[in-house]
Amino acid sequence: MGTAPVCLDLMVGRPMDREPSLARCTGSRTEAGIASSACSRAPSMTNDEAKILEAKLTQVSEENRRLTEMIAYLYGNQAKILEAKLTQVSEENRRLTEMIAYLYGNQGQQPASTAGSPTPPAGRKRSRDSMDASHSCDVEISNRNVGTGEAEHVDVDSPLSNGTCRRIKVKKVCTRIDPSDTSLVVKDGYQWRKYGQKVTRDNPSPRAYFRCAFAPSCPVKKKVQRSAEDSSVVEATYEGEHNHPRPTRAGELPGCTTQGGGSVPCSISINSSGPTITLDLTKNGGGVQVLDAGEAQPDMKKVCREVASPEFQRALVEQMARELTGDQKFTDALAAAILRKLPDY
DNA sequence: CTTCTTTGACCTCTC
DNA sequence: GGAGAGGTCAAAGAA
Ligand SMILES: [Zn+2]
Repeated sequence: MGTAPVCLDLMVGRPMDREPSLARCTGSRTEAGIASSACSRAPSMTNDEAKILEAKLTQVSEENRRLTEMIAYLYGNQAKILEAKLTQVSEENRRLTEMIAYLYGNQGQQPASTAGSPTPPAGRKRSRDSMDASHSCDVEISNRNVGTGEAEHVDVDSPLSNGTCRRIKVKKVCTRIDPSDTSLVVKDGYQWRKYGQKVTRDNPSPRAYFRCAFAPSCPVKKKVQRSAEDSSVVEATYEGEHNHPRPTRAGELPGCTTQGGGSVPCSISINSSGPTITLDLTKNGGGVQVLDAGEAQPDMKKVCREVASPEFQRALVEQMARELTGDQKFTDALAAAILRKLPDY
């Protein structure tokens, strides 16, 4: 989607334009009226009037300089806050990217904790082919808050306790849904066919069993069950990996198909060289992108959609405005400056 | 008619 | 080997 970048042009006052020397006749907007009137009326005014005006001008210039310093200071603070946040996000991004690279880079080469396990002992084993179709031991747990778009991922390597790693990728996703919704449908972009439902011992709500219906040969299954503690949360457990591309649907963001919630799907660029702060939320995060690899993509798509949405961008602008207007010193000085600039004050 | 869901029966596993 | 639980099958019904 080609949403225009969010550009917060905070041109409350450009320090470079606020040199007191400029406030004579070519001054910037705030003192232009006074300066120009002083210049144009100079020939016909008395010495006293000229002195009064000059004193006033000096006073205004001094206030202007102080205000400029204050604004510059505030800009500095805002830039620092944003830079700190950016650093934090980048660090998180890097960490998750490494995790994903590790997880997906080790599919043919298991992590040290699971590698080198001897040939599985010939213990009891299910005869059905449902257990041997996939290719890793990875267990991934994801908690997703659909209502807020928050997404938390915990990736865990989990070899089976008896050492019989059957290379099944298991992923658990917790999704918050409407408690009144009894359908147990978790929208993850894939097509599922329900093949069973069962009431389990430790949970009063039934567990539904789904198979991937997009490709007949796809081995992926998922189990969906409401959380025993919170009926508004459904836990979906995915087993196996899809052997086909994700079905694309209208409204999805191709640029945001980041696997495993690894990277923040937007870049934040701060142009601190001037007073214009630009937050570019349309670029991709530059993190690892693994297409056709799993079900965590809806998380990031959701985040992408929210970031790109007018609501999010408006909220961002409002937050920036709040940050500025929330500073008492800033608003006081601004109000005082405005009052002084008004005629007859 | 086709496709999907429901649901009871059956199978497998673990204790 | 039996019981209990989880997982799957497949017939029947619904859409
Ligand atoms: Zn599939």
